[in-house]
Amino acid sequence: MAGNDLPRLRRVVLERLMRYYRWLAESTPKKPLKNVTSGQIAEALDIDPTQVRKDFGAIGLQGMGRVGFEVWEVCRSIRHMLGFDHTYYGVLIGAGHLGRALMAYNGFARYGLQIVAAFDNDQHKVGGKAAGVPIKPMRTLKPFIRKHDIRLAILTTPAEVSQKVTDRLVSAGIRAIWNFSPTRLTVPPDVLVRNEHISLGLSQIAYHLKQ
Amino acid sequence: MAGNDLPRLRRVVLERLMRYYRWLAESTPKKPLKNVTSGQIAEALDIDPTQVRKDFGAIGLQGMGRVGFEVWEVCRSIRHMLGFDHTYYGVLIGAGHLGRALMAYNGFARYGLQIVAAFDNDQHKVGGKAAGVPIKPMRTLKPFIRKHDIRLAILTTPAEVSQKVTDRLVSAGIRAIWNFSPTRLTVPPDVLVRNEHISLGLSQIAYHLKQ
DNA sequence: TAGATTGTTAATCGATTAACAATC
DNA sequence: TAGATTGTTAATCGATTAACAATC
Repeated sequence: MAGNDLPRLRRVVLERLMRYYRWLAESTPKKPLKNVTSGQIAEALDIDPTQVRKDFGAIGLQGMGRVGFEVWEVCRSIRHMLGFDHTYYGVLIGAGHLGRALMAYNGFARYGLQIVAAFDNDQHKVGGKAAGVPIKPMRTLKPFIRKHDIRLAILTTPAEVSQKVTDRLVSAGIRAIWNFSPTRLTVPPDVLVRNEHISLGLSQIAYHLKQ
Repeated sequence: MAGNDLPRLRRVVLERLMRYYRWLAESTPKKPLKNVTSGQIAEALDIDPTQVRKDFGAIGLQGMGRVGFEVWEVCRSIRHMLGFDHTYYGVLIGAGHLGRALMAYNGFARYGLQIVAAFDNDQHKVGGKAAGVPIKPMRTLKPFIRKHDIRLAILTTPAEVSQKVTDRLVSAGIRAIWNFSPTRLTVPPDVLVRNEHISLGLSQIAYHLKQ
């Protein structure tokens, strides 16, 4: 496959690509543009136009002078680079309020993610469903991951148990962990951890309100 | 008040302060340290020790050679700088799954935040409670904010209505918006918006899993 | 004292922005 | 062609890390 010698994309770039994609592919119509310029995107998303062109260049996109970029081509390219055109399966650990909110959100499928099971230790939850996803007992976690080739685990467990659960996930062969519990996790270098530490936001909010 | 001439703290610094605070004040005992060195903190949180000293310096903390910093003093200072020792009141807009998860979390009070009401347009929800918090109709939003001197709004509305709701919040005099909806909000410069765009994380995860 | 740790200045690194020739 | 837009190199900015004298 040609063009696959592009350098590895950094986190900030990936996030901007996601923002471009959402704006181009998902924002409300009234402007079904065929072409778009870096300036238009920059204006809408409050990003420097040079940055937009650099990011597009980083995924091999070429624009045309005076015309800009083809919307369809940009979307296709981002979708491909970010892997939205694959389907990958995930499990969720900890079917509490946040876990249920994430399962109910139901907006991840369009980016390729399917949550196929949730795991919890609470006997009252086990056997039930949340947003159509079955809740299973923790002891069945490892065989389930192995059997169904699960790549991603979404972690919404209490902080105290997160590392222990993580160790089990890693030994079962998980490839990425989306961590919503407020703890730093230790994993082997080939496992990706994406931290979503919501309460860090409170530092900024409280500080601002204090002023 | 002396010492208030410290430069404004940046977002990354605030987040690190939050992490120091959680580790020092909230991590499980077994090591009730009286003093702590920048090296110990650095090791635990995977941060450069120089960075820790710089951050402490930025909030006016002084350590002692050979001894480090007094834990109690560090905690008190962070709590004060970040404003955790004030109580401030917040409302939540959009009592969906995520909104309910945030209200149920109940861990914000220790940082000074009290969620006193939720607002929603759904007649089935209005009048009820979620995690002990009353759910009120949207039309009562503005007077409520004014009457109770609400500073913060937590926004978990669908993306399409977020800007409209934001405009109402701003005109009611809100000071900060904690935005969980995947949209960029436009606000006057004195209103803080903290974005918590969870699905940006998917870009990193999908990209990693594709490799 | 000897040695570990702080506080601070300098060096490095990476990301963002500016400038501008090449292009359509 | 004239003019807007790209693609790329250089400049700037800010944050992180290294180095090291001062301190307890």
